[in-house]
Amino acid sequence: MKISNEELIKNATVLFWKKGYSAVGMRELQTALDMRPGSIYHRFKSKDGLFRLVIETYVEDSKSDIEACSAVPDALAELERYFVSVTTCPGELQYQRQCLLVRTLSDMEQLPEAIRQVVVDGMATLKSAFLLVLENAQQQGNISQEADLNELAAWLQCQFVGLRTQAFVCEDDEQTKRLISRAMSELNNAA
Amino acid sequence: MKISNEELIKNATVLFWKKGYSAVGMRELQTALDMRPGSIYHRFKSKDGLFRLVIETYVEDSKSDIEACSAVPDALAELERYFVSVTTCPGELQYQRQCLLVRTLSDMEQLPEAIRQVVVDGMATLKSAFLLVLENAQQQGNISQEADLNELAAWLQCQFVGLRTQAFVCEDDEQTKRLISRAMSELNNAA
DNA sequence: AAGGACTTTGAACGATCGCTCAAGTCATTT
DNA sequence: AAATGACTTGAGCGATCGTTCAAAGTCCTT
Repeated sequence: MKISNEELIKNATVLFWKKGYSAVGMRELQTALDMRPGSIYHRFKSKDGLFRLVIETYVEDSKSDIEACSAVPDALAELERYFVSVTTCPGELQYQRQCLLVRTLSDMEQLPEAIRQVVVDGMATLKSAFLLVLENAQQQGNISQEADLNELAAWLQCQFVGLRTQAFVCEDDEQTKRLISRAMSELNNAA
Repeated sequence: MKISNEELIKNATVLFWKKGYSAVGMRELQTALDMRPGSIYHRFKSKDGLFRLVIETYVEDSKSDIEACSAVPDALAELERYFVSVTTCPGELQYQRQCLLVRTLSDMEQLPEAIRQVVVDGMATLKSAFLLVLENAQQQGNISQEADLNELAAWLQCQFVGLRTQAFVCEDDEQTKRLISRAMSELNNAA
């Protein structure tokens, strides 16, 4: 029975997320996917090709997670819950605190232009997802009608990146939660 | 005439900042420093050793830059100017928008423990520098007496990381400036 | 001028990198 | 049973990695 692409991409994602694109060798990938080099190249064309799928899948999944926050009665409260869950993943999963897209920024120099585009576009996609959440929160009366939602979406993404990075380095979950709730209350006061 | 260590470290910093620790090869360094491998190893012991000096120098310089903001009549205004100057460096210098310490987080896996410590300690050092600025701003009457300055310092560092990363990716300097002034006004309203 | 300490040189080492391809396996069709 | 086509295998390619070290160069002291 042939293992599905989804399963393989999931396993590859763990590796790339933990170590970064450049630091993952084909031999590691061969072990993690339990495939020989020829098979990997037959299916995914190259290390780049596999990584591209990893990033595309990550963006789609993250987009879904964020947008899911807009489909509830209190969108901002749900968003806060999402922020907390992402910045406090424990033990084994700590590598997931840092956003994979942000992590990949450091490897941009050695990635082909096509994949750089995927990363940059992915950042824009997630900003749009934040925008959708903000639009719902505004309709729910939790954000003023005069607010510039596009700028607030950029601001949210900024917070997202900063908080995830700080949570990745510092590991003081209680402080992280305080910083998140501070950010959220600033959102409530936003013009 | 022997070139000074400072000069060599400055040149190495450019390379490491632009490409990241792992992506910089010894051959590149040999070219950039105009030294043969033996000389580099004689002076700096290893690639790690040179990188360690680069990071230590970077932390010292950044610390000085931040702390300089506290030695003026309006510390917060000076801090805002600093944020803007770092997030909008133009053209050739765009690689400097992303904090070198944050950049290096992606290479942590393949760095020896000693240097990981230097990076983590460096982050703490810069947070202390922010704290010093906040203490002065409080004395100047621009931050309430009840504010938890330690938490505000963590918050500032969060903003710093997020803003620099977003400025690195998006390149819309006007939006960056708006986000910075938003962050600064939140600081003024802080409990 | 000779000696000695420090520094520089650059060819070359073993390890690892991403990747290729001729040969082999296996299910399906004829 | 033989042929076909899709997929897998793994030894090994050329390139590059960080690093070493014997030899040569440089400069101060005697």
